[in-house]
Amino acid sequence: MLSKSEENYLKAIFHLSVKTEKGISTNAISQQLETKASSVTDMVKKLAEKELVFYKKYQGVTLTKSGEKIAADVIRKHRLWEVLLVEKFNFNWDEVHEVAEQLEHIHSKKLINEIDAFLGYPERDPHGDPIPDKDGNINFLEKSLLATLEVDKKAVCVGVKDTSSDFLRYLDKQQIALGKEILVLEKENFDNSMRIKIDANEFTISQQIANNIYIKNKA
Amino acid sequence: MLSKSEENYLKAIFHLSVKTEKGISTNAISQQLETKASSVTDMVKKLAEKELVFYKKYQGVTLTKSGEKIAADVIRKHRLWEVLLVEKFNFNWDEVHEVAEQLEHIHSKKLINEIDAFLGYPERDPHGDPIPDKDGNINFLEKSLLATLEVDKKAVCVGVKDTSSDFLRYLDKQQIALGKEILVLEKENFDNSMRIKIDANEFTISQQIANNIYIKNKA
DNA sequence: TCAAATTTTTAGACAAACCTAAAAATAAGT
DNA sequence: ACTTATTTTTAGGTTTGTCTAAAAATTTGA
Repeated sequence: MLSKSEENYLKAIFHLSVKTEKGISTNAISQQLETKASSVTDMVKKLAEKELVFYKKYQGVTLTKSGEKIAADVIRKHRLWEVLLVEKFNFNWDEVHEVAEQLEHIHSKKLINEIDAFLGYPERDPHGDPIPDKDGNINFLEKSLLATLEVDKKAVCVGVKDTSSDFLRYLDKQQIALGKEILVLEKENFDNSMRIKIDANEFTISQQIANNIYIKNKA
Repeated sequence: MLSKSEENYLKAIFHLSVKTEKGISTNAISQQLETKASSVTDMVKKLAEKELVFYKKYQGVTLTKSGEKIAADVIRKHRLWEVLLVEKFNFNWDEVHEVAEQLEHIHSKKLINEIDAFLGYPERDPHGDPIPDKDGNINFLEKSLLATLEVDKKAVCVGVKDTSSDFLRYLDKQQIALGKEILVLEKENFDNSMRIKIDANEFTISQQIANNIYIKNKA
Protein backbone atom coordinates (compact mmCIF):
# COMPACT_ATOMS: atom_id res chain seq x y z
CA MET A 1 0.00 0.00 0.00
CA LEU A 2 1.44 3.31 -1.07
CA SER A 3 1.62 6.39 1.11
CA LYS A 4 -0.26 9.57 0.33
CA SER A 5 3.02 11.19 -0.77
CA GLU A 6 3.91 8.38 -3.12
CA GLU A 7 0.45 8.56 -4.68
CA ASN A 8 0.76 12.31 -5.10
CA TYR A 9 4.10 11.97 -6.87
CA LEU A 10 2.68 9.38 -9.28
CA LYS A 11 -0.32 11.58 -9.95
CA ALA A 12 1.88 14.61 -10.63
CA ILE A 13 4.10 12.65 -13.03
CA PHE A 14 0.99 11.33 -14.78
CA HIS A 15 -0.44 14.81 -15.29
CA LEU A 16 2.90 16.15 -16.57
CA SER A 17 3.27 13.18 -18.92
CA VAL A 18 0.10 14.06 -20.81
CA LYS A 19 1.81 17.11 -22.28
CA THR A 20 5.06 15.52 -23.42
CA GLU A 21 6.64 12.31 -24.61
CA LYS A 22 9.93 13.01 -22.87
CA GLY A 23 10.92 12.09 -19.34
CA ILE A 24 9.54 14.39 -16.66
CA SER A 25 12.14 16.61 -15.04
CA THR A 26 12.81 16.83 -11.32
CA ASN A 27 12.08 20.53 -11.46
CA ALA A 28 8.73 20.10 -13.17
CA ILE A 29 7.65 17.68 -10.44
CA SER A 30 8.90 19.94 -7.66
CA GLN A 31 6.89 22.83 -9.10
CA GLN A 32 3.75 20.72 -9.47
CA LEU A 33 3.95 19.50 -5.88
CA GLU A 34 5.40 22.65 -4.36
CA THR A 35 8.36 20.83 -2.89
CA LYS A 36 12.10 21.20 -3.40
CA ALA A 37 13.96 19.44 -6.20
CA SER A 38 16.06 17.52 -3.68
CA SER A 39 12.93 16.04 -2.13
CA VAL A 40 11.83 14.94 -5.59
CA THR A 41 15.12 13.17 -6.22
CA ASP A 42 14.70 11.24 -2.96
CA MET A 43 11.15 10.17 -3.72
CA VAL A 44 11.83 9.32 -7.34
CA LYS A 45 14.58 6.94 -6.24
CA LYS A 46 12.13 5.24 -3.93
CA LEU A 47 9.49 4.94 -6.64
CA ALA A 48 12.10 3.52 -9.04
CA GLU A 49 13.05 0.98 -6.35
CA LYS A 50 9.39 -0.10 -6.30
CA GLU A 51 9.33 -0.22 -10.11
CA LEU A 52 6.65 2.44 -10.39
CA VAL A 53 8.84 4.76 -12.49
CA PHE A 54 11.82 4.45 -14.82
CA TYR A 55 14.59 6.70 -13.62
CA LYS A 56 18.14 7.44 -14.69
CA LYS A 57 20.06 10.23 -12.99
CA TYR A 58 19.68 13.57 -14.74
CA GLN A 59 17.40 12.00 -17.37
CA GLY A 60 13.96 12.61 -15.85
CA VAL A 61 11.35 9.97 -15.04
CA THR A 62 8.52 8.16 -16.79
CA LEU A 63 5.84 5.97 -15.28
CA THR A 64 5.97 2.20 -15.62
CA LYS A 65 2.76 0.33 -16.46
CA SER A 66 2.01 -0.27 -12.78
CA GLY A 67 2.89 3.31 -11.84
CA GLU A 68 0.56 4.55 -14.53
CA LYS A 69 -2.26 2.31 -13.29
CA ILE A 70 -1.91 3.57 -9.74
CA ALA A 71 -1.84 7.20 -10.92
CA ALA A 72 -4.96 6.63 -13.03
CA ASP A 73 -6.68 5.06 -10.01
CA VAL A 74 -5.93 8.07 -7.86
CA ILE A 75 -7.20 10.43 -10.57
CA ARG A 76 -10.29 8.24 -10.99
CA LYS A 77 -11.02 8.54 -7.30
CA HIS A 78 -10.38 12.27 -7.27
CA ARG A 79 -12.78 12.90 -10.13
CA LEU A 80 -15.52 10.55 -8.96
CA TRP A 81 -15.44 12.15 -5.52
CA GLU A 82 -15.75 15.54 -7.19
CA VAL A 83 -18.85 14.41 -9.06
CA LEU A 84 -20.34 13.03 -5.85
CA LEU A 85 -19.72 16.27 -3.99
CA VAL A 86 -21.34 18.37 -6.72
CA GLU A 87 -24.21 16.07 -7.64
CA LYS A 88 -25.27 14.87 -4.19
CA PHE A 89 -23.73 17.12 -1.58
CA ASN A 90 -24.41 20.61 -2.94
CA PHE A 91 -20.80 21.57 -3.53
CA ASN A 92 -20.07 24.17 -6.18
CA TRP A 93 -17.40 23.25 -8.75
CA ASP A 94 -15.01 25.72 -7.19
CA GLU A 95 -15.26 24.04 -3.77
CA VAL A 96 -14.48 20.44 -4.59
CA HIS A 97 -10.76 20.34 -5.29
CA GLU A 98 -9.38 20.63 -1.79
CA VAL A 99 -11.61 17.94 -0.30
CA ALA A 100 -11.11 15.64 -3.28
CA GLU A 101 -7.35 15.92 -2.67
CA GLN A 102 -7.99 14.24 0.65
CA LEU A 103 -10.64 11.78 -0.50
CA GLU A 104 -8.55 10.49 -3.42
CA HIS A 105 -6.30 8.71 -0.91
CA ILE A 106 -9.03 6.64 0.73
CA HIS A 107 -8.25 2.99 0.11
CA SER A 108 -11.36 0.93 -0.67
CA LYS A 109 -12.04 -0.60 -4.05
CA LYS A 110 -15.59 -1.38 -3.05
CA LEU A 111 -16.30 2.18 -2.01
CA ILE A 112 -15.10 3.85 -5.20
CA ASN A 113 -16.88 1.34 -7.41
CA GLU A 114 -20.09 1.80 -5.44
CA ILE A 115 -19.80 5.56 -5.82
CA ASP A 116 -19.22 5.08 -9.56
CA ALA A 117 -22.44 3.02 -9.80
CA PHE A 118 -24.36 5.38 -7.50
CA LEU A 119 -23.54 8.25 -9.86
CA GLY A 120 -24.48 6.27 -12.96
CA TYR A 121 -20.92 5.81 -14.23
CA PRO A 122 -20.19 9.43 -15.12
CA GLU A 123 -17.62 10.04 -17.85
CA ARG A 124 -16.42 13.52 -16.82
CA ASP A 125 -15.88 15.42 -13.62
CA PRO A 126 -17.46 18.82 -12.86
CA HIS A 127 -14.65 20.60 -14.76
CA GLY A 128 -15.12 18.46 -17.87
CA ASP A 129 -12.09 16.22 -17.29
CA PRO A 130 -12.49 12.55 -18.21
CA ILE A 131 -12.81 9.94 -15.44
CA PRO A 132 -10.52 6.91 -15.89
CA ASP A 133 -12.37 3.59 -15.84
CA LYS A 134 -11.60 0.66 -13.50
CA ASP A 135 -8.74 -0.44 -15.75
CA GLY A 136 -7.17 3.01 -15.94
CA ASN A 137 -8.30 3.80 -19.48
CA ILE A 138 -9.06 7.44 -20.14
CA ASN A 139 -11.38 8.70 -22.85
CA PHE A 140 -9.71 11.94 -23.88
CA LEU A 141 -12.00 14.32 -25.72
CA GLU A 142 -10.65 16.40 -28.56
CA LYS A 143 -10.98 19.98 -27.54
CA SER A 144 -9.54 23.39 -28.26
CA LEU A 145 -9.29 26.71 -26.51
CA LEU A 146 -12.04 29.27 -26.87
CA ALA A 147 -9.31 31.77 -27.81
CA THR A 148 -8.80 29.90 -31.10
CA LEU A 149 -12.44 30.07 -32.16
CA GLU A 150 -13.05 32.34 -35.14
CA VAL A 151 -15.56 35.17 -35.40
CA ASP A 152 -19.11 34.05 -36.24
CA LYS A 153 -18.37 30.43 -35.24
CA LYS A 154 -20.22 28.53 -32.54
CA ALA A 155 -18.84 25.94 -30.08
CA VAL A 156 -19.82 24.17 -26.86
CA CYS A 157 -17.99 24.72 -23.59
CA VAL A 158 -16.58 21.30 -22.57
CA GLY A 159 -14.01 22.09 -19.93
CA VAL A 160 -11.78 24.53 -18.09
CA LYS A 161 -8.00 24.70 -17.95
CA ASP A 162 -7.57 26.82 -14.85
CA THR A 163 -9.59 25.39 -11.97
CA SER A 164 -8.93 28.07 -9.39
CA SER A 165 -11.87 29.31 -7.33
CA ASP A 166 -11.45 32.82 -8.67
CA PHE A 167 -11.74 31.68 -12.27
CA LEU A 168 -14.61 29.27 -11.66
CA ARG A 169 -16.59 31.85 -9.74
CA TYR A 170 -16.03 34.34 -12.56
CA LEU A 171 -17.52 31.78 -14.96
CA ASP A 172 -20.50 31.26 -12.63
CA LYS A 173 -21.05 35.00 -12.54
CA GLN A 174 -21.03 35.20 -16.34
CA GLN A 175 -23.22 32.11 -16.55
CA ILE A 176 -20.58 30.25 -18.50
CA ALA A 177 -20.93 26.54 -17.76
CA LEU A 178 -20.18 23.13 -19.27
CA GLY A 179 -22.57 22.41 -22.16
CA LYS A 180 -23.29 26.05 -22.93
CA GLU A 181 -23.12 27.17 -26.54
CA ILE A 182 -20.79 30.07 -27.24
CA LEU A 183 -20.87 32.27 -30.33
CA VAL A 184 -17.98 34.62 -31.12
CA LEU A 185 -19.34 38.00 -32.19
CA GLU A 186 -16.09 39.88 -32.68
CA LYS A 187 -12.41 39.91 -31.76
CA GLU A 188 -10.36 42.92 -30.80
CA ASN A 189 -6.97 42.80 -32.46
CA PHE A 190 -5.32 45.11 -29.98
CA ASP A 191 -5.69 42.96 -26.83
CA ASN A 192 -7.25 39.81 -28.30
CA SER A 193 -10.31 40.19 -26.15
CA MET A 194 -13.50 38.79 -27.69
CA ARG A 195 -17.17 39.68 -27.61
CA ILE A 196 -19.26 36.53 -27.19
CA LYS A 197 -22.88 35.51 -26.92
CA ILE A 198 -24.12 32.86 -24.45
CA ASP A 199 -27.87 32.20 -24.24
CA ALA A 200 -29.29 35.68 -24.79
CA ASN A 201 -26.37 37.52 -23.19
CA GLU A 202 -23.59 39.32 -25.02
CA PHE A 203 -20.42 40.39 -23.29
CA THR A 204 -16.67 40.76 -23.61
CA ILE A 205 -14.00 38.44 -22.18
CA SER A 206 -10.24 38.94 -22.04
CA GLN A 207 -7.77 36.71 -23.87
CA GLN A 208 -6.72 35.25 -20.53
CA ILE A 209 -10.26 34.04 -19.94
CA ALA A 210 -10.56 32.69 -23.50
CA ASN A 211 -7.30 30.79 -22.99
CA ASN A 212 -8.71 28.87 -20.05
CA ILE A 213 -11.99 27.67 -21.52
CA TYR A 214 -12.05 24.46 -23.55
CA ILE A 215 -14.55 24.10 -26.38
CA LYS A 216 -15.60 21.48 -28.85
CA ASN A 217 -16.35 22.90 -32.30
CA LYS A 218 -19.86 22.26 -33.54
CA ALA A 219 -19.96 19.76 -36.41
CA MET B 1 -5.23 21.29 12.23
CA LEU B 2 -4.51 18.08 14.07
CA SER B 3 -2.76 15.09 12.54
CA LYS B 4 -4.44 11.74 12.07
CA SER B 5 -2.44 10.38 15.01
CA GLU B 6 -3.45 13.17 17.31
CA GLU B 7 -7.10 12.67 16.38
CA ASN B 8 -6.82 8.95 17.00
CA TYR B 9 -5.36 9.51 20.45
CA LEU B 10 -8.18 11.90 21.38
CA LYS B 11 -10.75 9.44 20.10
CA ALA B 12 -9.21 6.58 22.07
CA ILE B 13 -9.14 8.63 25.26
CA PHE B 14 -12.75 9.67 24.67
CA HIS B 15 -13.90 6.05 24.28
CA LEU B 16 -11.99 4.95 27.37
CA SER B 17 -13.41 7.85 29.37
CA VAL B 18 -16.98 6.66 28.87
CA LYS B 19 -16.32 3.72 31.19
CA THR B 20 -14.65 5.53 34.04
CA GLU B 21 -14.44 8.83 35.87
CA LYS B 22 -10.72 8.42 36.60
CA GLY B 23 -7.83 9.52 34.43
CA ILE B 24 -7.03 7.21 31.55
CA SER B 25 -3.83 5.24 31.98
CA THR B 26 -0.98 5.20 29.51
CA ASN B 27 -1.32 1.44 29.25
CA ALA B 28 -5.03 1.57 28.45
CA ILE B 29 -4.37 3.97 25.59
CA SER B 30 -1.49 1.90 24.26
CA GLN B 31 -3.72 -1.18 24.20
CA GLN B 32 -6.55 0.65 22.48
CA LEU B 33 -4.26 2.00 19.77
CA GLU B 34 -1.91 -0.99 19.59
CA THR B 35 1.14 1.13 20.25
CA LYS B 36 3.77 1.04 23.00
CA ALA B 37 3.32 2.87 26.29
CA SER B 38 6.36 5.00 25.59
CA SER B 39 4.78 6.30 22.40
CA VAL B 40 1.69 7.20 24.37
CA THR B 41 3.69 9.20 26.89
CA ASP B 42 5.25 11.20 24.06
CA MET B 43 1.94 11.95 22.37
CA VAL B 44 0.13 12.74 25.59
CA LYS B 45 2.77 15.35 26.38
CA LYS B 46 2.17 16.94 23.02
CA LEU B 47 -1.60 16.94 23.47
CA ALA B 48 -1.18 18.47 26.93
CA GLU B 49 1.03 21.17 25.37
CA LYS B 50 -1.87 21.96 23.02
CA GLU B 51 -4.31 21.97 25.94
CA LEU B 52 -6.34 19.10 24.55
CA VAL B 53 -5.76 16.89 27.61
CA PHE B 54 -4.93 17.34 31.27
CA TYR B 55 -1.84 15.37 32.14
CA LYS B 56 0.29 14.86 35.20
CA LYS B 57 3.07 12.31 35.16
CA TYR B 58 1.98 8.89 36.39
CA GLN B 59 -1.57 10.18 36.93
CA GLY B 60 -3.22 9.36 33.61
CA VAL B 61 -4.99 11.82 31.30
CA THR B 62 -8.43 13.32 30.84
CA LEU B 63 -9.73 15.36 27.95
CA THR B 64 -10.15 19.12 28.19
CA LYS B 65 -13.31 20.71 26.80
CA SER B 66 -11.66 21.35 23.45
CA GLY B 67 -10.08 17.88 23.35
CA GLU B 68 -13.50 16.38 24.02
CA LYS B 69 -15.08 18.46 21.25
CA ILE B 70 -12.49 17.31 18.71
CA ALA B 71 -12.88 13.67 19.78
CA ALA B 72 -16.66 13.93 19.47
CA ASP B 73 -16.26 15.45 16.01
CA VAL B 74 -14.08 12.55 14.87
CA ILE B 75 -16.57 10.05 16.25
CA ARG B 76 -19.43 11.97 14.61
CA LYS B 77 -17.67 11.73 11.28
CA HIS B 78 -16.86 8.05 11.75
CA ARG B 79 -20.46 7.17 12.50
CA LEU B 80 -22.04 9.35 9.83
CA TRP B 81 -19.73 7.83 7.22
CA GLU B 82 -20.75 4.38 8.45
CA VAL B 83 -24.40 5.23 7.93
CA LEU B 84 -23.68 6.57 4.46
CA LEU B 85 -21.79 3.43 3.49
CA VAL B 86 -24.58 1.16 4.68
CA GLU B 87 -27.57 3.19 3.53
CA LYS B 88 -26.33 4.41 0.16
CA PHE B 89 -23.33 2.36 -0.89
CA ASN B 90 -24.43 -1.21 -0.14
CA PHE B 91 -21.92 -1.91 2.60
CA ASN B 92 -22.79 -4.51 5.18
CA TRP B 93 -22.40 -3.47 8.83
CA ASP B 94 -19.37 -5.72 9.16
CA GLU B 95 -17.56 -3.95 6.29
CA VAL B 96 -17.75 -0.33 7.33
CA HIS B 97 -15.30 0.03 10.17
CA GLU B 98 -12.01 -0.06 8.31
CA VAL B 99 -13.05 2.49 5.67
CA ALA B 100 -14.68 4.75 8.27
CA GLU B 101 -11.36 4.77 10.14
CA GLN B 102 -9.91 6.49 7.09
CA LEU B 103 -12.88 8.71 6.28
CA GLU B 104 -13.17 10.08 9.82
CA HIS B 105 -9.98 12.09 9.22
CA ILE B 106 -11.25 13.99 6.18
CA HIS B 107 -11.32 17.67 7.06
CA SER B 108 -14.37 19.47 5.68
CA LYS B 109 -17.12 20.82 7.86
CA LYS B 110 -19.33 21.38 4.84
CA LEU B 111 -18.95 17.79 3.69
CA ILE B 112 -19.89 16.16 6.96
CA ASN B 113 -22.84 18.46 7.51
CA GLU B 114 -24.08 17.80 3.98
CA ILE B 115 -23.81 14.07 4.58
CA ASP B 116 -25.72 14.49 7.83
CA ALA B 117 -28.53 16.30 5.98
CA PHE B 118 -28.41 13.86 3.05
CA LEU B 119 -29.01 11.01 5.47
CA GLY B 120 -31.84 12.81 7.26
CA TYR B 121 -29.91 13.52 10.47
CA PRO B 122 -29.60 9.91 11.71
CA GLU B 123 -29.26 9.43 15.46
CA ARG B 124 -27.41 6.08 15.50
CA ASP B 125 -24.81 4.33 13.38
CA PRO B 126 -25.32 0.83 11.90
CA HIS B 127 -24.19 -0.77 15.17
CA GLY B 128 -26.65 1.22 17.26
CA ASP B 129 -24.10 3.70 18.62
CA PRO B 130 -25.26 7.32 18.99
CA ILE B 131 -24.01 9.97 16.57
CA PRO B 132 -22.74 13.14 18.26
CA ASP B 133 -24.41 16.33 16.97
CA LYS B 134 -22.58 19.35 15.54
CA ASP B 135 -21.87 20.62 19.04
CA GLY B 136 -20.48 17.30 20.25
CA ASN B 137 -23.51 16.32 22.34
CA ILE B 138 -24.22 12.62 22.51
CA ASN B 139 -27.61 11.11 23.19
CA PHE B 140 -26.66 8.00 25.14
CA LEU B 141 -29.38 5.37 25.24
CA GLU B 142 -29.92 3.36 28.39
CA LYS B 143 -29.25 -0.22 27.46
CA SER B 144 -28.30 -3.52 29.03
CA LEU B 145 -26.76 -6.75 27.90
CA LEU B 146 -28.94 -9.54 26.57
CA ALA B 147 -27.18 -11.83 29.07
CA THR B 148 -28.96 -10.01 31.89
CA LEU B 149 -32.46 -10.49 30.48
CA GLU B 150 -34.61 -12.88 32.51
CA VAL B 151 -36.49 -15.90 31.26
CA ASP B 152 -39.90 -15.10 29.67
CA LYS B 153 -38.96 -11.41 29.27
CA LYS B 154 -38.90 -9.59 25.93
CA ALA B 155 -36.52 -6.84 24.79
CA VAL B 156 -35.44 -5.08 21.60
CA CYS B 157 -31.95 -5.39 20.19
CA VAL B 158 -30.48 -1.87 20.17
CA GLY B 159 -26.76 -2.37 19.70
CA VAL B 160 -23.68 -4.57 19.69
CA LYS B 161 -20.64 -4.45 21.93
CA ASP B 162 -18.24 -6.47 19.81
CA THR B 163 -18.14 -5.09 16.27
CA SER B 164 -15.81 -7.66 14.70
CA SER B 165 -16.74 -9.06 11.32
CA ASP B 166 -16.97 -12.58 12.73
CA PHE B 167 -19.51 -11.54 15.33
CA LEU B 168 -21.57 -9.33 13.01
CA ARG B 169 -21.74 -12.02 10.35
CA TYR B 170 -22.84 -14.50 12.99
CA LEU B 171 -25.68 -12.15 13.87
CA ASP B 172 -26.60 -11.80 10.19
CA LYS B 173 -26.70 -15.58 9.88
CA GLN B 174 -29.00 -15.88 12.88
CA GLN B 175 -31.07 -12.95 11.62
CA ILE B 176 -30.36 -10.95 14.71
CA ALA B 177 -30.48 -7.27 13.83
CA LEU B 178 -31.12 -3.87 15.39
CA GLY B 179 -34.80 -3.42 16.14
CA LYS B 180 -35.57 -7.12 16.42
CA GLU B 181 -37.56 -8.30 19.38
CA ILE B 182 -35.93 -11.03 21.45
CA LEU B 183 -37.74 -13.34 23.89
CA VAL B 184 -35.77 -15.45 26.36
CA LEU B 185 -37.24 -18.96 26.45
CA GLU B 186 -34.84 -20.56 28.89
CA LYS B 187 -31.39 -20.26 30.45
CA GLU B 188 -28.94 -23.09 31.05
CA ASN B 189 -27.34 -22.74 34.47
CA PHE B 190 -24.32 -24.87 33.58
CA ASP B 191 -22.85 -22.64 30.82
CA ASN B 192 -25.25 -19.69 30.94
CA SER B 193 -26.28 -20.28 27.37
CA MET B 194 -29.82 -19.18 26.55
CA ARG B 195 -32.56 -20.34 24.26
CA ILE B 196 -34.19 -17.35 22.53
CA LYS B 197 -36.94 -16.60 20.05
CA ILE B 198 -36.62 -14.01 17.28
CA ASP B 199 -39.49 -13.62 14.80
CA ALA B 200 -40.66 -17.22 14.45
CA ASN B 201 -37.21 -18.78 15.03
CA GLU B 202 -36.05 -20.44 18.23
CA PHE B 203 -32.40 -21.17 18.83
CA THR B 204 -29.63 -21.25 21.42
CA ILE B 205 -26.86 -18.72 21.92
CA SER B 206 -23.79 -18.92 24.16
CA GLN B 207 -23.18 -16.55 27.05
CA GLN B 208 -20.41 -14.93 25.03
CA ILE B 209 -22.91 -13.98 22.37
CA ALA B 210 -25.43 -12.73 24.92
CA ASN B 211 -22.73 -10.58 26.50
CA ASN B 212 -22.18 -8.72 23.25
CA ILE B 213 -25.73 -7.79 22.36
CA TYR B 214 -27.28 -4.66 23.80
CA ILE B 215 -31.01 -4.56 24.47
CA LYS B 216 -33.57 -2.09 25.70
CA ASN B 217 -36.15 -3.64 27.98
CA LYS B 218 -39.74 -3.31 26.75
CA ALA B 219 -41.75 -0.86 28.82
C1' DT C 1 6.15 -2.04 55.90
C1' DC C 2 8.94 -2.85 52.54
C1' DA C 3 10.39 -5.92 48.78
C1' DA C 4 8.64 -7.45 44.37
C1' DA C 5 5.86 -6.68 40.45
C1' DT C 6 3.87 -3.53 37.45
C1' DT C 7 3.35 0.75 35.19
C1' DT C 8 5.20 4.84 33.39
C1' DT C 9 8.71 7.71 31.88
C1' DT C 10 13.18 8.78 29.91
C1' DA C 11 16.91 8.21 26.70
C1' DG C 12 18.38 7.10 22.46
C1' DA C 13 17.23 5.28 17.63
C1' DC C 14 14.81 4.80 13.31
C1' DA C 15 11.93 5.58 8.98
C1' DA C 16 9.33 8.79 6.16
C1' DA C 17 9.21 12.98 3.99
C1' DC C 18 10.69 17.09 3.95
C1' DC C 19 14.45 20.87 4.12
C1' DT C 20 19.20 23.79 3.10
C1' DA C 21 23.64 24.19 1.23
C1' DA C 22 27.15 22.52 -1.55
C1' DA C 23 28.86 19.61 -5.27
C1' DA C 24 28.29 17.49 -9.75
C1' DA C 25 26.29 17.11 -14.20
C1' DT C 26 24.05 19.06 -18.03
C1' DA C 27 22.57 22.86 -20.98
C1' DA C 28 23.22 27.50 -23.06
C1' DG C 29 25.47 31.49 -24.99
C1' DT C 30 29.05 33.82 -27.19
C1' DA D 1 34.63 25.16 -27.54
C1' DC D 2 34.52 26.55 -23.35
C1' DT D 3 32.79 29.46 -19.76
C1' DT D 4 28.60 30.54 -17.43
C1' DA D 5 24.07 29.44 -15.99
C1' DT D 6 20.81 26.05 -14.79
C1' DT D 7 19.38 21.69 -13.23
C1' DT D 8 20.03 17.75 -10.52
C1' DT D 9 22.05 15.16 -7.05
C1' DT D 10 24.41 14.43 -2.67
C1' DA D 11 25.23 15.23 2.15
C1' DG D 12 23.62 16.29 6.27
C1' DG D 13 19.76 18.00 9.21
C1' DT D 14 14.65 18.46 11.02
C1' DT D 15 10.02 16.87 12.48
C1' DT D 16 6.52 13.43 13.39
C1' DG D 17 5.43 9.35 15.23
C1' DT D 18 7.02 5.23 16.19
C1' DC D 19 10.25 1.74 18.64
C1' DT D 20 13.52 -0.77 22.45
C1' DA D 21 15.87 -0.81 26.64
C1' DA D 22 16.70 1.04 30.94
C1' DA D 23 15.46 3.98 34.82
C1' DA D 24 12.03 5.85 37.91
C1' DA D 25 7.62 5.88 40.13
C1' DT D 26 3.68 3.57 41.77
C1' DT D 27 1.08 -0.32 43.24
C1' DT D 28 0.65 -4.86 45.26
C1' DG D 29 0.95 -8.23 48.62
C1' DA D 30 3.24 -11.02 52.12
